[in-house]
Amino acid sequence: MSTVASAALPRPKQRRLSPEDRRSDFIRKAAEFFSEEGFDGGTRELARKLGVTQPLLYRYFPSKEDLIREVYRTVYLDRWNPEWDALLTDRSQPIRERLQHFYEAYTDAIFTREWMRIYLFSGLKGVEINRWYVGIVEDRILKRIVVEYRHEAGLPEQEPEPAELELGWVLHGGIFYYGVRKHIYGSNVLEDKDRVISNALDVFLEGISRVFGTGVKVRSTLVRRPGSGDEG
Amino acid sequence: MSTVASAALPRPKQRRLSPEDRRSDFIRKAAEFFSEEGFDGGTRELARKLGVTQPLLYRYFPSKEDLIREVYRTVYLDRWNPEWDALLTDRSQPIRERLQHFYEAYTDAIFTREWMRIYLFSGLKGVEINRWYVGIVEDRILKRIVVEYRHEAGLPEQEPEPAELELGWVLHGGIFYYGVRKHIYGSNVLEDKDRVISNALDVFLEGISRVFGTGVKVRSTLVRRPGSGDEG
DNA sequence: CAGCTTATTTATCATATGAAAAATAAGACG
DNA sequence: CGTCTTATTTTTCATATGATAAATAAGCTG
Repeated sequence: MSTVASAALPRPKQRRLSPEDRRSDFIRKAAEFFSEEGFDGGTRELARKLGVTQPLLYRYFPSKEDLIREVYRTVYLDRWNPEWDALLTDRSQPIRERLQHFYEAYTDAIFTREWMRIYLFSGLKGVEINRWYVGIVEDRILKRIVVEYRHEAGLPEQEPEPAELELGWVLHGGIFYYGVRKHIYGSNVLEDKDRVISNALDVFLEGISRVFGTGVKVRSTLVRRPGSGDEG
Repeated sequence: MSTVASAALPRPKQRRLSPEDRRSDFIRKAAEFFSEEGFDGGTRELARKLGVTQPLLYRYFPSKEDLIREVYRTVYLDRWNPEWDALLTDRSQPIRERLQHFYEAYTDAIFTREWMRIYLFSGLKGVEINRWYVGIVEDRILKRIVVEYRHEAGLPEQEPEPAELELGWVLHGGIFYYGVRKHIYGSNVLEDKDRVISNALDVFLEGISRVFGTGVKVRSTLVRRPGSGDEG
């Protein structure tokens, strides 16, 4: 058999990795893979991307479902920066600035194609961790926004009412949807994310102060005009 | 062979339907099916739900992908009520009321579990019809909101700027996300959808009038307060 | 180098999948 | 009722899938 002179794939040459490295590599690349293919993506194709054979996956994870669970963990957990808790409740600075800084940082953390796709895929599957995360968002972000806003506006302290939380969700969802359009739909969004956040916050805080009937100045420090394009 | 006395499945007894009826029935139920299972749902399970055998599907659709395309059509198309075009641009009534009526009707049309799930599934697949639909939303809804708002606010007529459209998207996405939370995440949302819309519009229109630096009265007729719960 | 552990691969299984071919029977028409 | 059309089912195929068992070889220890 005349072996063709050209590169005949010089044999995969298996290389042993430490189980820890292999495992974490699997999870990280599986997150990439499933984020593109969805969780119905095949283990063989995944293994090809990993540069190993498919059965090796089953030495590290009892089942595909277990691997997926690990992917959830890396995507959902450890994404929250503990400093954000202090930031959102730091009454030494106005809520306008707190929210601007928070949403800039938060969207830096989650506005990736990988994160958003896995978030939506898992949301459609209805997995528990997704519902848990939605609860976290409400508790750690939206309730605080309402409480802190009420405080700054001089309104009486009280548990956020459902209608107030819904308004928080409209803001949050509106910002989130910007990420969906950019990273999932591939729309031609306005590239300046921080400006989109700024405008959204301006409208939200100005609007809510009107709707709630207080004249609190929420734009005391950061004054921007959408479309003027002269703030940077 | 001692046939068991109990109900031995009295034989499916095939029933012929007119091709038109069969076909439309397939598409309608396939939409239900795929909205739950995702487009990776199997044709056999689908056929079971349809009460027919799996190969029959292939008499009506050359391939599974063709069937899915038909599902897209029923979900994406014919969902837009032509009256909405006139409604949104009807300058005989204030924009506040126009938007309230429009979003009540629009969300009545799309806030179903089936629609939202298929919309998200197809968005994740990146199919063309989804991108097309996003363009429709921008052209038929958001651009009009900006134009009509500018008109009512006495601002100069001009093509909506990207930053203005982004603000429209934040409103739209915020309302949309309410539907996602209710119909996909199964969250305990505030059930009064029209009130959520009303509050979102109040905040948006009040806020934008402030941010744009005009004092136009956008709540001249409908005045509601979130959380007061006394407007019904 | 010899010997051992185990990471990795090869081979294989049972089942599920989209799809096609052939067989059957429902129902319309004379 | 007899005949014909065709909607529907039965069989079957080729391939893909998640998962397991056995074989191989990388690389550490002596």
